[in-house]
Amino acid sequence: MAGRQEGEPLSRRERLKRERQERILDAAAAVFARKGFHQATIHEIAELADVADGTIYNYFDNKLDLLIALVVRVAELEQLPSELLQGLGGDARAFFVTAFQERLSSIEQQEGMLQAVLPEVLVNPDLRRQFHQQYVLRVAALLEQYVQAQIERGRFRPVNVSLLVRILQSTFLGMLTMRFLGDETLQTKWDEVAETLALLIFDGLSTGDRE
Amino acid sequence: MAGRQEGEPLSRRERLKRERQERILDAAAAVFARKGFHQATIHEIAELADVADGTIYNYFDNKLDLLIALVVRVAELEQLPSELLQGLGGDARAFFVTAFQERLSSIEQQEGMLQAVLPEVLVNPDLRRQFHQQYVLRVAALLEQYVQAQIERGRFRPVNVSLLVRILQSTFLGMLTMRFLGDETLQTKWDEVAETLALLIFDGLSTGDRE
Amino acid sequence: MAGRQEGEPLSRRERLKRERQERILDAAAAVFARKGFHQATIHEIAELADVADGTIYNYFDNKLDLLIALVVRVAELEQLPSELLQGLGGDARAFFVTAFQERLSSIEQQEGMLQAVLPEVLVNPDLRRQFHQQYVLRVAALLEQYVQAQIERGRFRPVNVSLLVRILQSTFLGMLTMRFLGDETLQTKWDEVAETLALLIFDGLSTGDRE
Amino acid sequence: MAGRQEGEPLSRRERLKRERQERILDAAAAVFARKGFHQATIHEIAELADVADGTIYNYFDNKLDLLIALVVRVAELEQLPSELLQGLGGDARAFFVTAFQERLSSIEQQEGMLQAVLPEVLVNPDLRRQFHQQYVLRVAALLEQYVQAQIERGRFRPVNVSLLVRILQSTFLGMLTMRFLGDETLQTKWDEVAETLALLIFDGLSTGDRE
DNA sequence: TATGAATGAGGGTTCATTCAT
DNA sequence: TATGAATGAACCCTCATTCAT
Repeated sequence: MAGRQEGEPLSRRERLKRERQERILDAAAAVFARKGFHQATIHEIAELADVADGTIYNYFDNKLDLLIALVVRVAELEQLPSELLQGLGGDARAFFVTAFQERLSSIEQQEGMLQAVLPEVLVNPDLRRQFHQQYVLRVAALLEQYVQAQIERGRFRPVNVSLLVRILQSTFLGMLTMRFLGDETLQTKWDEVAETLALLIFDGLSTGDRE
Repeated sequence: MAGRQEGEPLSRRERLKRERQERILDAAAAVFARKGFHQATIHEIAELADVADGTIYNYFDNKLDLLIALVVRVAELEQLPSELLQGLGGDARAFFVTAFQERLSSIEQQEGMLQAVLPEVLVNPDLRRQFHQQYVLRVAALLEQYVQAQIERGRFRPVNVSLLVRILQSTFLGMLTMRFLGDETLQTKWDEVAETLALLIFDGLSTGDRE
Repeated sequence: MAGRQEGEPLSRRERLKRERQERILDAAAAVFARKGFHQATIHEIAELADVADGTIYNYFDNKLDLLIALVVRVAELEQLPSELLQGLGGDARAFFVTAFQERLSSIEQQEGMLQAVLPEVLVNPDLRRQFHQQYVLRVAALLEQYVQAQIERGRFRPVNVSLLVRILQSTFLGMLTMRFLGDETLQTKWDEVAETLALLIFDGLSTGDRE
Repeated sequence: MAGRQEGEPLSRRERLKRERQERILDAAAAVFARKGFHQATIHEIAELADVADGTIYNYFDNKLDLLIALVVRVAELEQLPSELLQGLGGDARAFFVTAFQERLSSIEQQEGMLQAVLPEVLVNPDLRRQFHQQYVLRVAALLEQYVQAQIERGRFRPVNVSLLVRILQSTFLGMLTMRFLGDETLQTKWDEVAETLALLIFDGLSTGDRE
């Protein structure tokens, strides 16, 4: 009779639904990553999620919707490193290496999903917009703030901030793509990436005058 | 009297075949870029190439073969900038900007093809290998030579050469990908990319001692 | 109260499935017989079975599988005349005529299926093996037993049993084939076949000493 | 200038044409036998005959026409054993064995072609008529004459001649079919077939009174 | 007449989606 | 709400046949 209140713990029924939805998404991520979006079949996803084919359509409108939901879910789970701005005071270079490394390893967990999503993102306009807003722009805003602050503090040279940030993001995205391509060099030396990248970036960006 | 001369060994028939093959590949690139590999239909490609559906199969084994041929064709057309190594003596920074810009505009022409190929490359192991060898490794070898030479001349700091090169390639690939994603910032400021990138890279890589 | 009893373990759903499978097989037999395996289309079979094209693939892997299933089904339905061996004691000749006639009329019902299957059996190695085992060998074993017993009883002359049986089977198969060829003589005098054949066979096989 | 006269040796051109037609038919027989009519492709036949695809259509109307031509050619080549009637006087049984054996070995050479033709004959009405007339009826007429003569001479019991002959032909056809099915027994004991068959037939047909 | 590339109708098969149970 | 069989549109590919050279 009574509706559920805000904050009220979910009913058993509600919880089961959530769980099932998660199971389906997990299965979708796995199958998409393994086969690619188009080679993946709803049936295979359903099997892996241990539900019937039709059940999936109680949770998602269609196959593409599964992919979109994957994008959204990861974006939600992902807590943007708001600590970034708190790192303004300390050693920028050291901070960068740490943050970047954490970023890399975090993305490693999402690698499968990204490999599943990226190809289709490149092809599907809707998905493209979705992805661009959820990832590129959100992170860009943060990074721009940070870089801008560093410039104002005299730590970084004055540069075209938004372009710089976009280049950095591109590098990140590109390295992932390169990994997906199966590049051995990058896979072997993955651990050194952050350091080398820092060398590249900072020793160019920093003004040199460290107080 | 008439007859074919040495050096122009293509009969009329032969020439028509070549042209037709090119037309089909062009059509394929266009349709793949527009719709993505899986949404593209042989029929649509055939229509655009102004041939019958079946004709395509006189030139290519199957749909995937079209994609592979696209990769191969571009790789063949593409002359690697062997001038790169001749640029060793001059101003590295200026040279980089020029070379990179030329690279960017050259790739712009191939953009359609790349947008067509990349998504499927990420998904199909065979194509992946093909692409990685034809592009990544070939260019990498050249770049590594160049960077190594600069290091030995004392122009560049000693770094992990192969990793550095891979990062540079990733940046390049990433920026393309970012463009495919429809990023406006990158599209608007495309002309400044080379300069900004040079700033990033060189002012970090160069040792500073310029004689 | 309701619920399924032992011995009627088929749910309504299950029963419908069976019926549908039968309908599809019947339709396949009909169309194959009318058009031949290769001229027959899945669509036509589906139409006759009053299902959608795709439905057929829920029951059979592919078109050839339909044909194989036809062979198997008839083999299953077919109860081998185990009475054959019980006929050992009586008048062999009379028994033969009866048994053969029953055989002929029974095969008449399967005529469509045989006409559908035989041509492809002659062409497809897998199907060939299937058919040879399901029909030729199974029946041969039985007949050989019978003939052997008759020889031992002194009723039949000593002959190469397996070869004799194979010749008899060949005659049977050949007469069917001849009917398929549209031979009018055979069709007109179909009823006399058993008698004439008995004359041929027995008055040769029987030792002459009738007690 | 001058037209060719009857009986005049064929011109070179004419002869080449004949040869080519033969080559095509040979190729067709081979490919049909190996793959079956439907799996065989014009292209494969053309390759084996060492002509272009299109050339075949200068000699035959279409694919089916090739098959029909095969039937006709064999029928033409085949000289009916007119000696059959000359054998009336001698030992019928010995004659039968000889004639039958020769028949078997002669058919063995045509086995491939028959295996190619038979399946399609069973399916295609036109071909069916063709085949039935060219083979069944022609041979039947001869056999019936022979049997009738033997009956009149008192050598054979009075039977339904046409039915008997049809049964004999069926046996022959059936044994071939059985061979096509890959039956090992029949293949192994192929040499004994004539004898066993004679035993079956004659010792039933002959009246026993041999003067 | 020979060639062999172009043609395009045709069909087997897949699989996202629907819907009766 | 879960099920999973039914649906049928869609599409790749084959190959007999045609026809310009």
